[in-house]
Amino acid sequence: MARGIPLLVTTPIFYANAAPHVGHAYTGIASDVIARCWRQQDRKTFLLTGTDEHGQKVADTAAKAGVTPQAFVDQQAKVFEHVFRKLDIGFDRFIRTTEPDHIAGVQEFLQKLKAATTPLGRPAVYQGEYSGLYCQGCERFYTEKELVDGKCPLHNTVPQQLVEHNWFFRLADYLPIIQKAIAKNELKLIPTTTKQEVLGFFKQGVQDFSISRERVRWGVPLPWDPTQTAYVWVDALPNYLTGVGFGKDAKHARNWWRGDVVHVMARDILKFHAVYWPALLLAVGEPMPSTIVAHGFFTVNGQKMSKSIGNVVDPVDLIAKYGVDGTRYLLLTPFPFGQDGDLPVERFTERYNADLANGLGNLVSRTTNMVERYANGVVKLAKAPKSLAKTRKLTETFQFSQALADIWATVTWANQAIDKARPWDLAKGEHATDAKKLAALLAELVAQLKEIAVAITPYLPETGATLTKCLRQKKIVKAPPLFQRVV
RNA sequence: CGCGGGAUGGAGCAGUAGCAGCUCGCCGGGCUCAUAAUCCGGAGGUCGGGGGUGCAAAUCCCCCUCCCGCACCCA
Repeated sequence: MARGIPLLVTTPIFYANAAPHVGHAYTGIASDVIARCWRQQDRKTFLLTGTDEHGQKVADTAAKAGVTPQAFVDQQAKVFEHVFRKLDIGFDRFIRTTEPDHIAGVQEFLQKLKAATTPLGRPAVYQGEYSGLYCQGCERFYTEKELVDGKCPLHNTVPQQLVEHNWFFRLADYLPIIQKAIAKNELKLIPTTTKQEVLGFFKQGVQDFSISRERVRWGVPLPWDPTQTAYVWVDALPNYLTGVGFGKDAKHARNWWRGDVVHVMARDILKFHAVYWPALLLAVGEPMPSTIVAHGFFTVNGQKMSKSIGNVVDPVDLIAKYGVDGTRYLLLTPFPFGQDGDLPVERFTERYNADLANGLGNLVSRTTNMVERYANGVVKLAKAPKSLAKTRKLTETFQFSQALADIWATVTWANQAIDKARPWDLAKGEHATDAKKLAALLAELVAQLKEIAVAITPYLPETGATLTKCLRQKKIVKAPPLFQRVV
């Protein structure tokens, strides 16, 4: 990722059907850390997030709630946006797929797709048939697996075999190109397990997919066939383009889409992003994204997170208890980004107190207090003994837990340095050199804290800002607790 | 032969060849600048089992056992 070119970072757009949970927060925070890390280096960076609001499921849920789909998604979008703001996710745009400019952009995208010819000289879009089990009551198709005793789980009726005429995308003709791009890392898949998984998709074979639905009304109409609406993914994926202006402000769109494009997501939607999306882009003549980053899923206290178990973690609850930065820290710390792992919620308080309150927080307290008391708030400029340049590299390469571990190693180092040097003795000034030693120590500690402040800013933006401000005072005074202990 | 992820001191995790590490907890000691915070020391692991390759394996190869996700939800 070259510094000079603009960077577009995206989260998936979240399906408006349900409430945001800690998984959404995780993806959002990770994306935000990347964006903030580059912004800190003055790179032009755009962070895009939003909600995916079309589809049968949304329509169903709205109907159940007795409201129109639009009213329902308006409410849901507000909730998602609010939670993301609370998490300090510094997005540049929150896109909604029901916005007029997105819909127009998708239609333009679809037109281009319809007009496209594959590398093998065939039309990229063709008419085909989809046949499946359709429940009249639900107005949707079911797969065999979803049925209970061969009946619709909601209506307890036997669905009928129905044939639907759809438009299909000739994915097959693009697969070799994409596979090659991935193999050669022109389209980077991170971490490496992600690459293996995607190459596995190609081995197993991927089928052409239908880009339209005949019976779903809550969606974007196909421009050339208004009896059909766009398949939700074909509506959702182009948000990455429309979000930066495709279909409305071509110049703006080009500016961001021709730079580095990093899509962040969880593994479950990897196939859509690493196979379908690049193919669609190739078809309409747009460049593929440069990087796809997939993270794992987590269990909560060792158990799968699910509604039926009732252990779904609400990020808002975490924020209430640990603050925004505490939450960001606790979510990114437990296991390496990219892998599956466990969220030890039971031990969050312990971790919060140990690392944030007693660790960094107390270090800041004792340091600033000594600077105030022993040096009248003034220290010379010094070089931080422990460089955190490596930490930034770790952040840029999505190794968040390691980067944080690195930063906290310097916190430990500083605490040790203080105990070793015994500044409280030096302050008594029994030897002529004591004052010098003391001044040097305090200067180093302040320099180190400044370095830490910079390094944590992408992760803990609020704390980073507070700390920086506190250390830049003309006369440093004892800082109020950075993190309140949690009982 | 479905796909994938795991098995490392009491708990949770790093570590893909070179004397087995981190956090928390536990035991003992020190300090007093600090958010009853901090620092030092200690106990505790034959790295799931078996076999193989290597001067050297938690780390590579083969076999086996066990756990978890691929169901609602959904990052």
